[in-house]
This record gives sequence, C-alpha cells and structure tokens, in this order.
Amino acid sequence: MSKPKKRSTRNDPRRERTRRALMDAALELMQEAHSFNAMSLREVAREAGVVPSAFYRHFDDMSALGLALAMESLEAMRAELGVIRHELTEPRLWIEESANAFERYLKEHHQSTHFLLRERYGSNPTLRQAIAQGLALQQSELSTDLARLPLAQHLDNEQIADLSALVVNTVISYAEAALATEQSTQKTALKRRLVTQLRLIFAGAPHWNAVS
Amino acid sequence: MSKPKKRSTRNDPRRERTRRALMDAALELMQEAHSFNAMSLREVAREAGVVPSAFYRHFDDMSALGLALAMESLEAMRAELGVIRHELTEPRLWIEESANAFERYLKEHHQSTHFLLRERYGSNPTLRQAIAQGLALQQSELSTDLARLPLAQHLDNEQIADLSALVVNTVISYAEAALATEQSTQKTALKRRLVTQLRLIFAGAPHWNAVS
DNA sequence: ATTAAAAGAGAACACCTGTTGACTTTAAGC
DNA sequence: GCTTAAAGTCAACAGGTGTTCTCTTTTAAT
Repeated sequence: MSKPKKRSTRNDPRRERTRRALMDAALELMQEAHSFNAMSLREVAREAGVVPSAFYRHFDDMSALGLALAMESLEAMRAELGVIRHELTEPRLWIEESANAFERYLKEHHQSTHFLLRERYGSNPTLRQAIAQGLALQQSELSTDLARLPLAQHLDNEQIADLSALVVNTVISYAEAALATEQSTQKTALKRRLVTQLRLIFAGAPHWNAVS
Repeated sequence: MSKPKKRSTRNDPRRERTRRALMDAALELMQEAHSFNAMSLREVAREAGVVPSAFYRHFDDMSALGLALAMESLEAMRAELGVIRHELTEPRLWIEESANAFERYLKEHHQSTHFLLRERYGSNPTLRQAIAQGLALQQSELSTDLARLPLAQHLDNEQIADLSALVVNTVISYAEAALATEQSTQKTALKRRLVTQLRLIFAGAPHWNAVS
C-alpha cells in the first residue's frame, strides 16, 4: 500500500488556548460553587468567554472536563510530593520543612487541590475513582519511602501502611481546613497544629505496641 | 383585656408525617446524588410523594430543609458520642470498644452521617458553618474528657486540643472511607486500620516531645 | 494566494427547574 | 355535625439547561 498518510494534524493555536480557558474557568467557578457537578456547561463556557456549543470541540461532556482536571491536578501533586518525600531523612527537621513545603504548594495550587478534595467524594463516580487511585498511589509511595527510615525498622508492612494512611489523612484534613478559611492567622494556627500532630505520630511509632 | 386567646394550635397529624417524608426523601436522594445542592426541590417532593408546592408548607427553602437535616443529624451524633466518651477509662480496652460502638453507629445512621460529611465542605455556607460548629463542639468535649485521663497529665491544653483534633480527623477519615465502600471485607479492614491508628496516637502521647 | 480542516457563533429544540396563585380536601376543636 | 385553619393539589409562568444543526471565521499547510 502507498501511504494512507494521515494529513499532518492541524495544530491550531486556538485549540490549546480555549481548552485551557475552559479548564481554568471550571477551577475558578469551583471556588464559588464548591461542587463540580453543581456547575453547568453553560456557566463554564460563559466564564471562559466562549459560546456553549464551542465546549464540545474540546470535551465530550462535563465529565470529561472533570476528568482532565483531575488528571492534571493529580500530576501536579504527584510531582510536588515526590520532591518533598525525597528529602525525608532526619525526622526532627523534615516534619517542619515538609509542612512548609506543603503549605507553599497549597498556596500556589489551591484551586486544583480544592477541586481534588471536593470531588474526592463528589457526585461523579469516575472522578471519585480517579482521585482515589491517585491518592492511593501517593500513600503507597510514602509507604516505601518511610520503610527506609530507621524508625520503621521494627514495623511490619501493614503497620507502615497504616502509618502512611494516618499521615496522608492528617495532611488532607489540614488541607481541607486550610482551604476552607481565609484568615491568615487561622491558617498559621492550622499549620502549627499539623506539625504538632505529625510529631505526635512519629513519636508514637517506636512505642506502637505499648498500648495494645 | 379579655383573652385574645390564640386559638389552640391545630396539630394536624399530616404535618409531622409529610415533614419527615421530605427529610427522609432528601437523605435517600443523598445516597445517589452525593450532594445536597445538586438535588432539586421537585425531586425531593417527588420522592416524598408530594406535589412540589406542598414543600413550601414545611420549609421556606431547600436551604431550610438542609439545615433541619444538619441539626437533627448533629444531635443524633452528639448523643451517641456522649455515650461512647462516657466510658473511656482504660485505653487498652476503650480504643477497640469505642471503634466498635462507632462502627455500629455508622451502620445505623449512615444516611445522616453521610449527609454531614458531604455537606461539611459543601456548597451551602450556612450548612457548612452549622456542621463545623457541631463538630467543633464534639472536639472540645473530647478534649475535656481526655484531659481527665492519666496519659494527659503531662500535656498542656494546646497539646490536648491537637490530640483531640487528630483523633476526630482520624475517625472522620475512617467514616468517609467506610461510607464510600460497600464491600464488607473492606469495611472490616478499615476498622482494623482505625483501631491501629488510634493505638499509635495514644502510644505517642507520652513521648510527644521526643522528636521536637 | 488558495484550500480546506478545524474552531467558533448563532439559533432552535425539548426539558427541567423554583415559585406563584387560586382551588379542593382534610380533620381538629368547638 | 359544623366550622375553619391548615395541608395538599393543580396549572401556569419565566428562566436556565444540555444538545444539535447549520453557518461563518480563522489559520496552518500546501
């Protein structure tokens, strides 16, 4: 056969631009609506400065938009947490430093994080599953990194997994509270609390069996 | 003046019945919709077996319905947690027993708990605030009860508050995960994890300052 | 400069929504 | 058993929604 050469793809600059505008619009509306499925396709198009029917040039569906946002947000988080986890060696130091790093991340990516945490148990099953999977991945990567630390040498795998889950839940609870307030005094109080709680958790690990 | 006696109030049996039907319908729809503001007044009325305009005989608004649900759910939770907290004396025992009690509570009140946890950071500000206040109350009551325990004698007030917050967050994370799954094998795994995590937390409390 | 694929605009559709007003029915209190 | 306030029904409205279809504009590739 001769080349059934698929005509070189168009690469119209408007494509990427409008797609981004739609995604940004959805994130923006998320700040007010607090729920993805409570926002309409028309609202998103309006906020993006585009006519409703143009939406379909980029996404099949609101669901597809949501999934794209989830993937992008999870990837940003994965990258950041990878960097943070990479420097955990001295517990004394890294708890505070990791909290600082995460605080910075939250400030810069508050829209996408807000989206992830809201839709984690939101109305869209596909979204829920994608986010759950992304967070589970983070949790398991934290497990393998914690397993290398001295303090984990006397813990079995299940204990390490439970420890990671506890850390993840604590950080998520912090993030949810921090995203829900605007007062910066309360935000610093929340971060102080996060650090204290993480210290408690890692102080307890060596004495895990004292109570049981 | 002679008695401007307000005619004795009517007390129609349909009043309470339909009101309950509306609230139950909303809780029921919550299982599918996963979000209160994503459900319409008409849906609720339909599910309750009532014409839409009859809704207004009982609530001004969907918001008012939501607030009524929140209040009722918070009260049920307050009562149950009060009983659970009342028997915390021997850490070795009460962690497991409290977890069992909470598991039972979750099974019996899963609809109202689901509602509370979903709307905690949901779209309705009034609802959010009511729920936040109710949970904060629980947290502070847990603080005063924990303060009486031997293990808390060497902790200051802020540490006790942070400890309570950690416990509350851990239990809430458990509840959210447990409500999101239907597999009973996964539910028991989640409860096992909850117990283990609580043990870690209370094992760490005496050694809190070891890391800092 | 011409071409044609892809992006965007515009209008129309059928549907569902919250809220209203005027009505009919129910049943508690006299 | 009458009375009447309150609960429930019915019909209508104005407005927002998702989606489709046709038409116009843009712009990368020839």
